Amino acid sequence: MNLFAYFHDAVLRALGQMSEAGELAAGLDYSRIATEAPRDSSHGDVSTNAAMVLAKTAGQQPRKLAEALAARLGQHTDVDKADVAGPGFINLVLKKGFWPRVLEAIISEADSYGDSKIGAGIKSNVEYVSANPTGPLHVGHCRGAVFGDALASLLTKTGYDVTREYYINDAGAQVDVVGRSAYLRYREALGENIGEIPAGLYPGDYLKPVGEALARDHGAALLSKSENEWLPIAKAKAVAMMLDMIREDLASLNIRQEIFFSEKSLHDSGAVAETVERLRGQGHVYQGRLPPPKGEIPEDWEDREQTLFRTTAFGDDVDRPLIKSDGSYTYFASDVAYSASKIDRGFNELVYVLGADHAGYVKRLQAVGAANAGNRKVEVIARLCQLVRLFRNGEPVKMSKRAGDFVTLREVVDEVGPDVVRFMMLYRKNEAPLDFDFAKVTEQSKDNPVFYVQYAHARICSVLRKGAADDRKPDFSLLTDEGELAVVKRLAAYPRLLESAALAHEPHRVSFYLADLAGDFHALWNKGKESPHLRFIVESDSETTISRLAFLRAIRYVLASGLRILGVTPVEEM
RNA sequence: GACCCCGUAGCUCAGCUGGACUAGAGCAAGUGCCUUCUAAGCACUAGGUCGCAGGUUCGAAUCCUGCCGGGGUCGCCA
Repeated sequence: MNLFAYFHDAVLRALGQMSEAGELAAGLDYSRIATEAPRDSSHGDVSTNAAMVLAKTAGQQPRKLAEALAARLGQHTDVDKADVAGPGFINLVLKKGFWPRVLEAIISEADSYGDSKIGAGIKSNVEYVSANPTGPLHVGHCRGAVFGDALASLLTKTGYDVTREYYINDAGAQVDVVGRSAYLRYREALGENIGEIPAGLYPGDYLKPVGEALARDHGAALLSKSENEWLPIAKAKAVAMMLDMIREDLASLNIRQEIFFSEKSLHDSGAVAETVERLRGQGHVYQGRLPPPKGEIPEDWEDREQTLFRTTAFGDDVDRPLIKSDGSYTYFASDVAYSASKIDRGFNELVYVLGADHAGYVKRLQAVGAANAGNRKVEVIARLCQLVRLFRNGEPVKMSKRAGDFVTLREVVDEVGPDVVRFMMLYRKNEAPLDFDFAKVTEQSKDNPVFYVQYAHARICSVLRKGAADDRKPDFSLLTDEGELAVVKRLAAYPRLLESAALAHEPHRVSFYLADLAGDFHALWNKGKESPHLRFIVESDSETTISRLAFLRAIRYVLASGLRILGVTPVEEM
């Protein structure tokens, strides 16, 4: 059950009755009406702005309209009191009997509490990480990886039909470099002293197993071949093995994309050429010249006629080249074909999770999506994740740009564990930079939100273990303490929270919600220290004990549900 | 030069597709609370002209314009 959706319907029904009764003009736009929790709980439980939103078009004074509407809402079986306040807010105070029903609903819905249909089965493609298959993932990939994965879970929970996808950049110059680097390691594996790795090749040890594998598969056969012959072999092997390593890195964070989409396959199948020609036919692609880039002009800039995508027609700043001077397609060209593939596969929502350094790419992606979509409705949503700055006891962790000297994702996960990495990466909104201090995130204190939330869950489990099993039905009307009601109200807001987080594509809201809920719970716990009758287990009162234990189960469902969306383990003991 | 993100309490940050008289947390500062279901915690106090200036609105931290400050991006690189 969704508290706010429930009363939103009630508001709309009341308005309908009013227009039938001739008290309100028919055919008004109800879309801006909001039904939500008032900021200050002393105003009531549910609040609506309906009267203020409708006043102008209805030709009525907001307060008068509000009073008429409040009168009708006051009749609702669950409403104790409907007041008009301020410029025309209607505040509803719910009957005491309503809150027990919320808890009953949570317990009967259990894990499915908070499920929503707001996604309306929209086919959403969430593409994230998509790092070049040239080495292990580094710490910079963590955030996008976790963000994308949690967003996908959030969208699934709220009724979207989600596919998690990884785009493999296995077609460009970077993978040629990996191929050559692997070939060098192959020669090394055959006993040659290769000395220092030359500049321009990847020096990392992680390519040694690729060289060894090539040696196993081919013996010395590749040594006598020309680069034209051995490069594709070395490249394919290196990409495959790097990708396996990346999959393992992701798995260490419990991330598993369903689709790994190869850029190379778009070239091999002719999809890039087809897409470019189709768009040319539609007038989106033309031969022309570009103005020189602003700012610092690259040394090798040359003015020439080239094949361009008219992205400016869709809001981009300049048109973008599709074909390089050597006749091969640009990276952007394969991206155009990739976008077309997603749309052909039936997605109506394309979510790109990118690093902030790709901000300049967003308009282009949107332009391409719009052009490929034609008259189909396809939304392109880009979410940018800002940098993560690593600290160790307050000191920044130095990472030189020299290749090979970076902190890998795996190192971070191995040191602090996947739960900590995932929660911390989501405990900041994605556009804000994030500081990650190894010492702080593993601290066992309330300053550490991961611990704080997991501790709440573990505490509940601890009490539930102590509570004796009893089949009697809980009576939630026994829960009358202010602290208890605060928790119930927070639980009631969960479905709505998920919906708004999903619509905004902002999973961090779930983390903050959980920290708040955990705070409410810890406060309640502590009340039991001062007032023994408020403890969850009250020896002398089995009725209350049964009801409170059931209440704890409801809290536990919500904590666990939220943690699952974030991909963090709801631990039972700590 | 253009575009993107950020600017909210001493510090780190929330603020839900604009909403109400008192803009919220946490840390840091101050004061209390352990014979008790885990004090790995809780309660209370203090602290802010929401970068600045205009505009839209019944109503702006939230939307629009300009400016200031911090970060980022610009390529036939992926």
